Amino acid sequence: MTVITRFAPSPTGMLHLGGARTALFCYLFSKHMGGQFLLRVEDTDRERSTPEATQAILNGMRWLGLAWDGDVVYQSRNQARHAAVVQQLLDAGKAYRCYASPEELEEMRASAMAAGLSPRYDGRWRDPAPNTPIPDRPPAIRLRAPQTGSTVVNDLIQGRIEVDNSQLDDMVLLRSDGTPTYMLSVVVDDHDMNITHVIRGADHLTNSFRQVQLYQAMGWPIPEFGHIPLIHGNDGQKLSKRHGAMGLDAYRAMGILPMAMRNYLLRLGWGHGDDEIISDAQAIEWFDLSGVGKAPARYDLDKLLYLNSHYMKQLPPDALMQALQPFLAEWKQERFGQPLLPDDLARVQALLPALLQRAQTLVELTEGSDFLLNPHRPTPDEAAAAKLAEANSAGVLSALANRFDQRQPTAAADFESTVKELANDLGKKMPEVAMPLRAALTGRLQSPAVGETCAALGLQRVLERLRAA
RNA sequence: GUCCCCUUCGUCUAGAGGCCUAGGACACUACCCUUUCAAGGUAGCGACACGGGUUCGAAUCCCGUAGGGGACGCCA
Repeated sequence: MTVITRFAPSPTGMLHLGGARTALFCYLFSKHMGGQFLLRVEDTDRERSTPEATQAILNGMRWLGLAWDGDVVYQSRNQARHAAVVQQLLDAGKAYRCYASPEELEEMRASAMAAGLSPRYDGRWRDPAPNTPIPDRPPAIRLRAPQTGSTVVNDLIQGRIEVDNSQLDDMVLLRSDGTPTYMLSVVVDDHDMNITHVIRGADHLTNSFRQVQLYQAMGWPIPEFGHIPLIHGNDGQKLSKRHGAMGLDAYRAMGILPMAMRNYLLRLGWGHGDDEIISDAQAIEWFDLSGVGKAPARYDLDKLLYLNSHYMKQLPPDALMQALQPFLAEWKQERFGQPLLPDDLARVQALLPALLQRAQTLVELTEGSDFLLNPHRPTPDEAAAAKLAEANSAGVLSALANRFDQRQPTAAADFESTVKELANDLGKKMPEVAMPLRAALTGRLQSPAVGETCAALGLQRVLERLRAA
């Protein structure tokens, strides 16, 4: 039998790390098994679902590189089918109409709590006494769930879990307004889509017992379940806006590469021996649910950044430049009000290997390229300004300008040897000459080696900046 | 409150009774390299939550305790 998995987000917000990892695991598992990976948007909550969120999820999936098979399924379009299933259940006596009011339900929960039980519906409309007056309001439809015995889920990750049926109440299938609930919709859609493996966050674990009861009521085969532990924030608390629950788009904006994100997410909760850097092909070859741990994992930005810098260095220069270009263009436009030119790209690419050692994200790479994009001499930061203000700086810089003018260096090595030669002639140590030079060219005290820096800038700009300093 | 789950270095993990004086990676520290900052190299710091069993032998099995998490909606 072909394995079919699905990722089923509800479009009520951005696609965040937890969802992205679930999607990745579903994807890898199906590919590993030679199966299919489907995408279903659970948009049955018309209050909270938005087209923007749907779009954000789709974009996030594409950016992460998780291609789904077939068309996206929109759950809201299956409502008639969901209602029809409930009718079947009603006809078979496996579901019933419940007229309890919200206030009554609230009371039931409160009294159950007070009695030391878990809050739940008491089943009063399951078998109403004869002649019970029917309230003048439309009923919700509930599943007539077994009240004795137990329900078992053999979870591929969590293991065998058994819950006493007395803990589970009769869940609502159809609301009083006739719309299907999530519990009903997932089961019907998963069945109709022939999902063989339901892989989702562990927050759904307890839901699966009720869902199993529904499968049983319909006489449908029960899929395999795999509940992935949740991701926690830095502080061990549930992932929230504060730490990491940023949408995937935020990571893209900070210059994270999709492959780095994939590798990071893969290693969060899953391991394969001592392997850390894992290619997509290896991920598909190695991934299995038995390698997924049971404990929740914490989100750690440092490791993501490390992986990102690794993949930036690994990327062929052309591909890196292509990924970097939009960031450079935005930087130049916003800072200097000018469009990015082919010349800019050439300068950045020339210095790319050196720049790469000093950046963990595309944004940092762009920051490091600032002096190459700046049409003028960069305004020195505090430390650079102090260096330039030192007594011997002005003299060194004009001597440097004269010497460069005289030697006409072009290659990094030529610039470097010229600087060394001058330092020697002046009886100064290398840093005494190199640091003012760096400050004049880049406005900072940190930059790639001065030879490379000069060469990337070109003699003309170097002279301009030295004379303007 | 009730039910369910989890617990190896700060973090992600390896470990499926002897291979473990517990391995790798990130982070951190030191040194090397060096014109700055990095990168790189080398070394170091650092964990089996606790208490009982079972066993010749336990990080690995069992039972408690503590701590953490999740679920208990006519949300998904």
